[in-house]
Amino acid sequence: MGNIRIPQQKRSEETRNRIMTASEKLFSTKGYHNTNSKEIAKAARVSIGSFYCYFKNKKELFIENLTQYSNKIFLKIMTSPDGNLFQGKDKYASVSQLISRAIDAHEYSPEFHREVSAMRYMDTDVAGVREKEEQMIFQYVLDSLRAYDGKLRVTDLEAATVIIMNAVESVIHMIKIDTPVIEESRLVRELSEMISRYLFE
Amino acid sequence: MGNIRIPQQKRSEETRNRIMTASEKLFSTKGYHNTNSKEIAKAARVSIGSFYCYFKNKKELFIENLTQYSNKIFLKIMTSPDGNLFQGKDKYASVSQLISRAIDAHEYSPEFHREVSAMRYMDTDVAGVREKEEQMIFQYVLDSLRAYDGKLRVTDLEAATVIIMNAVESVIHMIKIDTPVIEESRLVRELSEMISRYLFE
DNA sequence: ATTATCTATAGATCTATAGATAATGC
DNA sequence: ATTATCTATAGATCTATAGATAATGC
Repeated sequence: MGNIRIPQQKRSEETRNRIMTASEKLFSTKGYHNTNSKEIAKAARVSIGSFYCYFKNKKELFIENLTQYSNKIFLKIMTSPDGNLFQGKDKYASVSQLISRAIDAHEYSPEFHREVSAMRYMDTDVAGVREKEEQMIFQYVLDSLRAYDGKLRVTDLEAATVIIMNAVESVIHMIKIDTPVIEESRLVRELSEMISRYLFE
Repeated sequence: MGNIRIPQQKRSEETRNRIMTASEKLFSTKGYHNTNSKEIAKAARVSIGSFYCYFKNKKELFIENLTQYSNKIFLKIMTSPDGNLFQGKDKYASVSQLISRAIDAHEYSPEFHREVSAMRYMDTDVAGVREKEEQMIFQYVLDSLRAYDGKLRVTDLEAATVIIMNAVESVIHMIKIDTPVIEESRLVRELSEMISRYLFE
């Protein structure tokens, strides 16, 4: 033994999936550090031996979960049914659209998102995966802005992209994870106001 | 034994302080979960027995550190030498001032700040301390805005305060912790632009 | 006498493996 | 024959305490 198993048979693939599903749930509810391998194995109805056939250790499993999660989020933002950002739309509407897309994308599993938020500061591998996702979104937003061309008020588009992304993300964060004192609708309205005034007029 | 010791003699107080100092350093460099009580005791030149005389456990020690840290940060923002925010100043200058104050305040220990950022999502007690600090800053910024009165463009001052705080904090975060790709000066300039356009004109 | 510090350690917890057993499909 | 799964466990790690010893200051 020692090497990680790559599923050949169907039951094997199912086992691996069960471990993935069970661990995501446990990481989300109890947190990474309060969940151990034995527990995950049990929740997945798998022996601890099997667990270590499929994953080198707990962290690799987390990274695997994170990678899947990241891809899902990014895809959700990219393949939105309502077309490109900032294209042939009212200016304010474009911004609102960006924000509600980002909110929708994070609808999926705020609990896992919370855990990732913690882990990114504690593990460089986790930070790396996050960064890659961030980088892709950066490129996407930047391109969208560029397409808006001369209609923009800002000149340093790269810095602007970062500032906007940060503003949006932190508010979503607060809404989805911190459950804030002020209602979501008010926060979203003011956030949209701030960004559209910054970009246009 | 069993009860926590409250220092009576001088050497006792020094011992406690040594544990505080050593732990802050270790938490900052190695992270909370990668630091154990034995290690802290050793770094503080204190026996493990003494450690548990002064702190119930590792988490209480972290909370103690955090509380001190929070107070320090808040005090730094409050007692800035350059007077009240948004008072008798150029509008853009007021905003810049808010931002550079916040940056200065976080100059003290970005590493500990990083660790707190992680822990707040993993422990409700840590989250509680953070929230209290946030609440105090909220009140301070809100009052500053109110003093600016009719000169503001925004109407929902509470939501605006939250939005501004989030925007500022997340950028500082990025600058101090994530070491971003784009230079600090550009980020700060665009952030100031965004907020002052939002509040004024 | 009171306060502070130390040593030594029980026992809880958790990871990760070796090696035996069982199921699959050519 | 190959692939998958299981049981049992060594040993690493860490927490938190009891109880002995030492320093302080009235």
